[in-house]
Amino acid sequence: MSPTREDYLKIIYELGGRVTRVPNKEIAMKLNISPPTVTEMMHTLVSIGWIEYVPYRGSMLTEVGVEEAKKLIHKHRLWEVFLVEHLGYSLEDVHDEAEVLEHATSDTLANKLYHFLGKPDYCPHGGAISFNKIEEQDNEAIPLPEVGKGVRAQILRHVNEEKLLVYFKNHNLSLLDIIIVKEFDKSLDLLHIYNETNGEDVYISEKTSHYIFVKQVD
Amino acid sequence: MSPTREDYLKIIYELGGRVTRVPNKEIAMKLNISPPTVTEMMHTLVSIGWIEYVPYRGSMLTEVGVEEAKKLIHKHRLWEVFLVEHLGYSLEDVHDEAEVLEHATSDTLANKLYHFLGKPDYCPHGGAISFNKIEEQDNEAIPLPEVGKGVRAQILRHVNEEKLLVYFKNHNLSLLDIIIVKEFDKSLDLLHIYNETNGEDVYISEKTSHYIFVKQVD
DNA sequence: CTATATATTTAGATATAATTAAAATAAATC
DNA sequence: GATTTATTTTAATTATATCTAAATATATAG
Repeated sequence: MSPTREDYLKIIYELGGRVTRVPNKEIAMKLNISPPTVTEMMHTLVSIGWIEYVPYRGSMLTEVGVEEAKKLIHKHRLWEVFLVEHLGYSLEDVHDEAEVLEHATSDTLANKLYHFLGKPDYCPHGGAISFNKIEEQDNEAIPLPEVGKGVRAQILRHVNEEKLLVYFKNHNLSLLDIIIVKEFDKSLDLLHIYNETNGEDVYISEKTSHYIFVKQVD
Repeated sequence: MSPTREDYLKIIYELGGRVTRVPNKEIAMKLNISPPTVTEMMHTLVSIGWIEYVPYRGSMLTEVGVEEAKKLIHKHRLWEVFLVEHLGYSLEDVHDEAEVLEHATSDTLANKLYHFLGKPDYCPHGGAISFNKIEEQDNEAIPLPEVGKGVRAQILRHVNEEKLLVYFKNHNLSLLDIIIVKEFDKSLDLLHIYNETNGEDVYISEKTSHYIFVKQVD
């Protein structure tokens, strides 16, 4: 399977395709390509059997699609562990390398690597590695904007992309921080968040905050 | 650069493109593709600057081409070491995995991997790993058929391909064995070889023996 | 509940990569 | 010099991934 197709698959998974129908527009935006290209590719993914697609509505992953996506995520995160723990890579650099390696990794290799690394539970960005844990984490994690006002929540993970890493760092938001959503100014697209862990108030783009995943805590 | 192009580059290197002009036919045969495809690709490789090509004569690597080829070989062998020593792969299985991984390996990654592995000298098939040693080994190694009759020679390495591995194993020819070429029956395409190391007489295809590299010993 | 805005799809192309078969041509050999 | 062998040219084919512009469907706002 081509890396390109696998990239579409992963993005649909990350945008919630396991439980929601993902509109083409979101995919087009995330990949910076034109909408027709997405439509075209959706037909391809249907023919592979990875997604179930309803025109004008969007796509949802099939069981096979979910499995494939999880495999890719598993491989990606395994490489991140290897790169950081054994090769001394910094957190910022691992993503791009893993992005390429994951597509060149056979299932056998992934399995041997998993054991070599000592069956790690999490990647350096907090993402679960075992298939069960990936499922579990994705079940309890919800996108930040879906947390109600005033509810305490813990940052579990975020979509793994260089720009986002920098953005979150600049706003002093880190993995496992406890935060409370205070208010949302729709016209400014700003989400007011109180970071209980470091005592700071931060304002982040609501749009961007879709890529932070949290779980409610009490 | 695409994996396909890189594969052509490596094959030209393996067929001696560093010092000889490699005819298209040999490339076509090794890759099991039609001659026009090779001609076409040679033009592409010229435009990349990897080879210098004379129509009807064949291609020779440029300085850049040699460097690129050595990088790929370096990466390939590094992965083989990693797969065998750390992941417990068997000798027979590493080649195919390494073949895919090498194309997904950045120079940075190769460098870090090299140090992680403790700057190994040789891959599990006897191929040199450091750039200097690759050069050196390729200078002293000659294809078996070029050794004169009755001359003692040592098997240094062979072109790394599943079928060949099995073929050589079946003939009890192993890395570092000392052999003497006795005779060559052209009509049968058989090379009569005495394996001094295990005391056996073997007959192998002359054509195939081009892929065993040896150095003269006295 | 229509008009407008937005999202999606179709249609028609383009680019590039990798490949082929058949015919033409060059080089090597006998 | 004639024949065999190797190589190239020509003319296509297949597959992947992408686009723009126009048409169409869906959602939203009076």
